Amino acid sequence: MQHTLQSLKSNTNLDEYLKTKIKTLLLGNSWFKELPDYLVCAILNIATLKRFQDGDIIHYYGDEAKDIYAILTGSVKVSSISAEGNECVFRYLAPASWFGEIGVLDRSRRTHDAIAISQTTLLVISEKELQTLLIQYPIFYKFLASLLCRVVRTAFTMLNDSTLLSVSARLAKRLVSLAEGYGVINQEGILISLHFTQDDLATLTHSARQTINKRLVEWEKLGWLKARYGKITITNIQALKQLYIDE
Amino acid sequence: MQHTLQSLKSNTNLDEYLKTKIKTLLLGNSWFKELPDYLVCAILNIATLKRFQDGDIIHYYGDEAKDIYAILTGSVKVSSISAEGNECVFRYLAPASWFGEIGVLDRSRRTHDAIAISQTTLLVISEKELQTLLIQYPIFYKFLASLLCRVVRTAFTMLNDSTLLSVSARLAKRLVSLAEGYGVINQEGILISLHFTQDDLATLTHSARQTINKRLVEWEKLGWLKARYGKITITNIQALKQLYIDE
DNA sequence: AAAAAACTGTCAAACAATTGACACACTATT
DNA sequence: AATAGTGTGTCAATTGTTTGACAGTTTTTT
Repeated sequence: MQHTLQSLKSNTNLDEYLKTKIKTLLLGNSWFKELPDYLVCAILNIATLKRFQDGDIIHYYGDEAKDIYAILTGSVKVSSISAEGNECVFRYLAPASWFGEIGVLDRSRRTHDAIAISQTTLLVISEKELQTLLIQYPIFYKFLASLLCRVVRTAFTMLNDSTLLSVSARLAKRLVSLAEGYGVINQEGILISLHFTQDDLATLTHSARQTINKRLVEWEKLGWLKARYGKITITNIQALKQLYIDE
Repeated sequence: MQHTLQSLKSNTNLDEYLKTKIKTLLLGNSWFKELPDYLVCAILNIATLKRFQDGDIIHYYGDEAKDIYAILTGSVKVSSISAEGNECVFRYLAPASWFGEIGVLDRSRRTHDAIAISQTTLLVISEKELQTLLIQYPIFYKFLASLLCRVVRTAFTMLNDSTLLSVSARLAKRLVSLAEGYGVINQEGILISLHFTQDDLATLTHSARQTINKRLVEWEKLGWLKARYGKITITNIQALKQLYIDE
């Protein structure tokens, strides 16, 4: 499979200024924050950067896993598509998130497609460099295991949600989670700084566009949010939370 | 929460004969098989046994994680129950399977209830002993990471199934998987050696008993299986597979 | 500024699955 | 061997959601 990507500084080591900037950014991630400083340095020494445009494929489901990634700027959609073309979104990733570790750790294939959904810069650790680092510091496996635990817990939560929650509850939960990941507070409320049409939300909750429309119109009348042509502003996040906490 | 359990040889080291027997059994697991011999020995040296009766709770969702387990005989249901009492089954585990590693690795809480669903003997590694072993052999983290990868991949598959497959397809897939885990071949076909009523299958596929009944009657007429009062015999596994491979 | 494309709001029809009900069949208990 | 308890087969009514359609609105492209 072919990847359309535009490399910014691929395969060149980062200068000290950039390293410091990136380190500060990544320390916003609660997993990364737990790493001892010598591992943080070791990681930054072997890392390179890659830039992607909106819609660029980072990797496809089934590709051989060659790198692990951290998002520096932008956002990434992690999803899979069935034989009939139905999409199932696992998660949207915001800056400071890591992904791609599964295929690298079990030296196997990608579990999902990963697509940049805005202009995105990734920190890249190649499998080869990672393996060298792991030989030098086997304790890093411990941290990777804890990263995997987070992914498993996310997957379990979603599995429960998909079988135990209604479309309304799932939609509410996803919106709240997007608000938490990409929310920008303004005078009206919390604006989700990514473009989401009703179709996108339908895919995200695995339902039909018309069903989503019904809920959004309903919730807009109640004054809980405003959703129009891709721009979503949440004005009563507490009301939305109530929809899935009760259920 | 209280655990009803009857210990067989809790907290006593295993004798050499038992170790050899257990080792042979566990080598049937493709993850365990990859472990170097010194780790296998180290594990068996710190392991103890616990026995559970049908219906005994091994741990509840939210319990503090104190041990990891391998199933020696019997079977275990891993599931969670929502506030309204709806059950969501993650998986049924057969002999030689390991479980309980997540809560121990991230030193946190159990992600699911685990219930013995027949007379079951577990190999138990306490968190304390495991941590000691991990300090001595940090490379064991590597193997635990690969165990976690398997769990994640299972969770991803189920997540896709639950959103992309119909009830029929999900039922067929679960039946095939049970046949693979617990199937005993006899003159009629593959008998699933666990008790599964229509109610159980409904919970397993997250649907209603009546819906399951419709499918089972339908498939029995086609000569694909026979399900009566908890005993399920699959007579045409290929036909069942076709139901979810196509979809 | 005009045209094309994409998105929204709202129908009605179709559908898959749930729910509640009940008679009947089988199993476990005594 | 009788009885209670559990599981099965099959209704009909209802629900939640999907599908297809289409007019109107907004955004993007030229």
